[in-house]
Amino acid sequence: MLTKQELEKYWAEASKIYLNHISIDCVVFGFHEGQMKVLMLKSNNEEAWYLPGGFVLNEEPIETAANRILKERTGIDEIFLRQFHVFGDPDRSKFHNDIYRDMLPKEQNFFNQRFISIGYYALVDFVNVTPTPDAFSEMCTWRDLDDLPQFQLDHELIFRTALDTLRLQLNYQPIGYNLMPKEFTMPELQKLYETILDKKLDRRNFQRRILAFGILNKLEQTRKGGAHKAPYLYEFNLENYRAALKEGLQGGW
Amino acid sequence: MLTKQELEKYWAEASKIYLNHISIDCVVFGFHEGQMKVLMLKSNNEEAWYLPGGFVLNEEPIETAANRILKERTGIDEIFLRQFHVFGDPDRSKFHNDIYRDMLPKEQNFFNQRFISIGYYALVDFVNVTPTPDAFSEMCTWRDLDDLPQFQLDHELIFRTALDTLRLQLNYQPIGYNLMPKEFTMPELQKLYETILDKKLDRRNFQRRILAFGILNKLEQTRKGGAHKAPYLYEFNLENYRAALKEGLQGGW
DNA sequence: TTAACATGGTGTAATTGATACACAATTGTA
DNA sequence: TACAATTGTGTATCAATTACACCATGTTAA
Repeated sequence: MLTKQELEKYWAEASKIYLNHISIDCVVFGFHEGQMKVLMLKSNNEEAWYLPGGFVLNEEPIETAANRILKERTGIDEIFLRQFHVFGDPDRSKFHNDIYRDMLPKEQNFFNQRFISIGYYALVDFVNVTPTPDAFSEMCTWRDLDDLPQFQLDHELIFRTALDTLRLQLNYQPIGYNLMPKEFTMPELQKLYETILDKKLDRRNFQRRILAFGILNKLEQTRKGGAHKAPYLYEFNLENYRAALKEGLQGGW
Repeated sequence: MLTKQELEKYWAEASKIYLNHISIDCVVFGFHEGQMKVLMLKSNNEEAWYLPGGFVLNEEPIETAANRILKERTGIDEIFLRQFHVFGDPDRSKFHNDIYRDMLPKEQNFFNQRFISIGYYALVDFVNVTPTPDAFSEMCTWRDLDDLPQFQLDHELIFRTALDTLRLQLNYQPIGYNLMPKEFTMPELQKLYETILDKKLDRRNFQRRILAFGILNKLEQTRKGGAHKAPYLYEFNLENYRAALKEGLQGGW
């Protein structure tokens, strides 16, 4: 918990170096042991959780800002990031239950202004992430998608919109390079799709379809150690993957 | 051309009622006589054209702001509007050739700050629009997509991104309700698709596919007066159209 | 008046893609 | 060593897409 003095310093600093009225919120998706996860922070004032976020430096491109913010929370440098929506309701950024709000006069309180928030979603490889709290959180951890806490502000809407966008994206973009380890099995990749879509897929048809995209390389080795038949390992064919990202998967018209 | 005095008043007003650092730019698409068009304004200082845009009032939702801005430029109240991207490079809003820039000291110049611009694209029925210039333009008119003028700032990028998004959208969303008149023929609708995609489509396959979506009602009458066989008229089935907008057209996974 | 022409309405065969299955192979364990 | 669970591969069926052909209708110009 920050003292009043620390707060004063923080806010004085913030309003000098950051653009007013603009914030960034990130929905960071990870995948581990068959579970889709989202990175969240627990407020150190209340029982509410929020998404990693921050502000834009005076002379900083917004993409850079999003990357910087995520680097601070995850330790990862090059992250797959995508803008998905801007949240701009006038009352979205009212902190109703925040102790900090009343600790300083309104004029000095950088946080008490109206923020238009640019939403990014990120796909990251779970094992590379070192969740790191920020100044207002006592905890930063992965939360399972089917066991989400109470959200602060409009962060539930932001999360929901990100997930919907990701699901839509799945229909015309390859996904997974940033969520899977370097080598993975077909069932593992299928599990990712099933988790994102919250829907079972046919094993054989999934394989045929995803192979037809031409974005995978089949490797010689198999994944030993499981209690059953050893599945083949695959890796992404980065060249084709990137091409598919640009041109889309299945053409409409 | 505004005088220095008018400018001072304008800017003094602007910084009081609008949020700093945030702007909105709109790419308004129309369709007339087989041509795709975009609404643009000609700067009254230079030979450059720009897209309809504006700012967000202190307590105004951003969607409302976009609608208000477009109402001022087109006269239309209920417009099909969609957020498509945020443009946030630090140097995107530097007015390099603008006479206004030097007319007032930097501090008072609302326009001389950095703007993060939220891009919206709009689809409107050409005939309902009354193009109306703003304070900085001598002209507001439709421009053909294949005869575009020189753009101000990064408005060419904004336009390009909007068009790319629209083309992608065409693959999983119905479109046309906002671009076509109430009643139209199949060839007219096809022309719209061909224009947006910049690609010829097979007449018969187009018809089968678009009818399969179930978003059209076939009418009894035909369009008389053309130099050839009278084509049937269609209208959109609003109920199915809305449903298709929500759920997408062709399912992926 | 009528043939030429441009355009619109409708249909069909061939190919491709999606779906719903079945069966054999492999691995660790009881 | 048989069993259960899982993976690899194949195929029959149905739906969608593509590439065409043919007839109908209204205008125009001989």
